[in-house]
Amino acid sequence: MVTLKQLAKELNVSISTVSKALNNSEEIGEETVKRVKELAELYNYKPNKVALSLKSNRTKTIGVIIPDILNHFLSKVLFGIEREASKYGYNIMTCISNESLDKEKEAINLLTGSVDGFILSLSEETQLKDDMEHFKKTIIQKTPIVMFDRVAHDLLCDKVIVDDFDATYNATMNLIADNRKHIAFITNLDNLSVGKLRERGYAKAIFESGSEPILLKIKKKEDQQKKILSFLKKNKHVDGVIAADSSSGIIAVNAAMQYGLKVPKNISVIGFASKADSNHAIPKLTTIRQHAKDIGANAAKMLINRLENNGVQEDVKTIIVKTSLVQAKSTR
Amino acid sequence: MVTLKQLAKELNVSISTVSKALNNSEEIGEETVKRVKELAELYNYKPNKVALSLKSNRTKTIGVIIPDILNHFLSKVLFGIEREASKYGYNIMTCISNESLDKEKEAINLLTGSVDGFILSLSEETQLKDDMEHFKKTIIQKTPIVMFDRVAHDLLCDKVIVDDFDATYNATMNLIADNRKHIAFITNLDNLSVGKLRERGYAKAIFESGSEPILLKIKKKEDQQKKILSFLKKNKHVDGVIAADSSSGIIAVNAAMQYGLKVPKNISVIGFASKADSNHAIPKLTTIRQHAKDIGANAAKMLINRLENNGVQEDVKTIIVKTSLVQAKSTR
DNA sequence: CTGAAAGCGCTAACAG
DNA sequence: CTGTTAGCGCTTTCAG
Repeated sequence: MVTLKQLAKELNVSISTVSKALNNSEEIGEETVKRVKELAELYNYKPNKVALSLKSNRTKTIGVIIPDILNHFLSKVLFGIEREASKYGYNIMTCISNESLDKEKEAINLLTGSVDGFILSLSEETQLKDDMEHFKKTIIQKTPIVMFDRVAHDLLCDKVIVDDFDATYNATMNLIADNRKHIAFITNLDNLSVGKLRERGYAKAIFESGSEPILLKIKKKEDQQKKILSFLKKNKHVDGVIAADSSSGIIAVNAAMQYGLKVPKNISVIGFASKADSNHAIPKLTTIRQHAKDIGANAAKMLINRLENNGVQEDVKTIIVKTSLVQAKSTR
Repeated sequence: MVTLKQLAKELNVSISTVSKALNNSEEIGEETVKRVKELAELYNYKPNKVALSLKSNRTKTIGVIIPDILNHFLSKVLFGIEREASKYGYNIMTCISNESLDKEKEAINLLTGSVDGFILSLSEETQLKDDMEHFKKTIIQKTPIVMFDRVAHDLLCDKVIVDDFDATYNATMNLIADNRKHIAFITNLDNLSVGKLRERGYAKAIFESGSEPILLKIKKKEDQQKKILSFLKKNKHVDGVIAADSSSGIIAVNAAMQYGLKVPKNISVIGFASKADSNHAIPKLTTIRQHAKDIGANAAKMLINRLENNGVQEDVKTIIVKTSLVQAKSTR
């Protein structure tokens, strides 16, 4: 890598002249600018980013900490973040907490100083233990944080959340309007805040309709397919399903068909899933879309905005990204 | 953030004394070391990483460029990379090329200078146009590259690849040994090198068995589920399926069941898919596992090894990560 | 045992 | 119009 110093030497001018010439400063003579630029071009000069960072005290990098990159929703958010950030010339440094509090803390430590701010979603363990000290510390040190999806509501930072409660409430209402009488709720997200919210949305709709909730809670380690198959076998009266996670809905459709039930005639299913995955169900699954990319893009926008507006300290904001119900063949 | 300067001032010693004390230099008196460390602790001193990078000319950061983060295989590789890298104190900067050559070039430019080396998988367009100039340039500039999965075989760099050919060859042989006579190959990866390899593995086995290949090629934009449903409807004699991508196998199982075929009795299916996704098929899909995490871990190991072994220039290597066939209920 | 000084690559205020 | 200088935060050589 060529440096300003080397260019300066070769051109018999000072380093600052070269620097100014390349930055189109008015101060430098036309002729000199031309000479400098030509040589820089020839040697393919690129300013050293680390030096720039040291000087400007900004890295143009965003730290992203996500609990699980194999989770389709989360990786889609990451996609949204990356795309938005790269528009503004920001890089993304990614760490994966693997749902562990310790790894999350480590990630904060590893990234602090290398990034201008954080975008993150809480790990499961962090939510369970409600330990937010590491975040408070970084906020105090003037490194802004934007949280998404799984957020700490009492922390003073920007947030982007999904209207999980409304999503399942509306979805359940949808089935009720279709005259479903025995609507089950299937989840394997029982210890996440979003999982609880989704259950509550369902529960409220059920309560209002005057019927009884029917719950199937699956632990992460259990055989999801087996659980759902036996659940549907035992609960033949179930004529509607709301699935809280990204797989249960798909499995429920396929399992029902397996038992000779007609979907949606005998049983109607709505789940959280991406477009690609909804294909795995035959008939295709009606899904609640969370607009993960938008969530990511919004988070990135908020953070960058705060970083570039350094002077004016705006109040923290919370953006709610509305879900939408995409009708496919598993409901009517 | 406290700096050495501030600590030095407060302690009435020089900056270099503080630096040495914190780095446990033998040169500094016990008493001084103690005082320095206490104050550093109190102020929660953390060395400025950017300054360290400038000094050492190393960022301890790996640039990762992946074509598509929503692809489960690729995000799993990313997971493997991240986990391995973080063991050695390396950060990951991720860019997504979105299967586009231009975005890939951009990513290289954006990351160059901020990372010590690259781990990447070629974008679809890059493979089609066979344009490798940007990689050659960075290799010449002494920034090492490790390619995985979709690699440029004639580029002088480390590589980690999957034995795609053997994988489908063996899988097909497996079905043939089970006395399947009409084995179809379903793919939506037709313009990727790995897709072609997988097809060739299948073709070789079919050829050796003396039967005829039956191909279903699906374009990315087409309705995969519809295509597979109508394919199976039209080709009632098909009694075995090898699926090259991560969805087709799942859909094939569910589609077959839909038509009242028994899986695996009437039709046996093998696909590339993760454990989680194989659950979406009922019965569960027998899968070819690519050990994506291992691929990522290997790539990271190779790169870090090269980075730390700066002195000794080792020859480039290619690691082949063997796939394995995980039997589930869609074959016997 | 401690400190001064140089240097990593760059920018910018200030002199000339 | 061009150059000198200081400084971003740190390490390290060399002097004291």
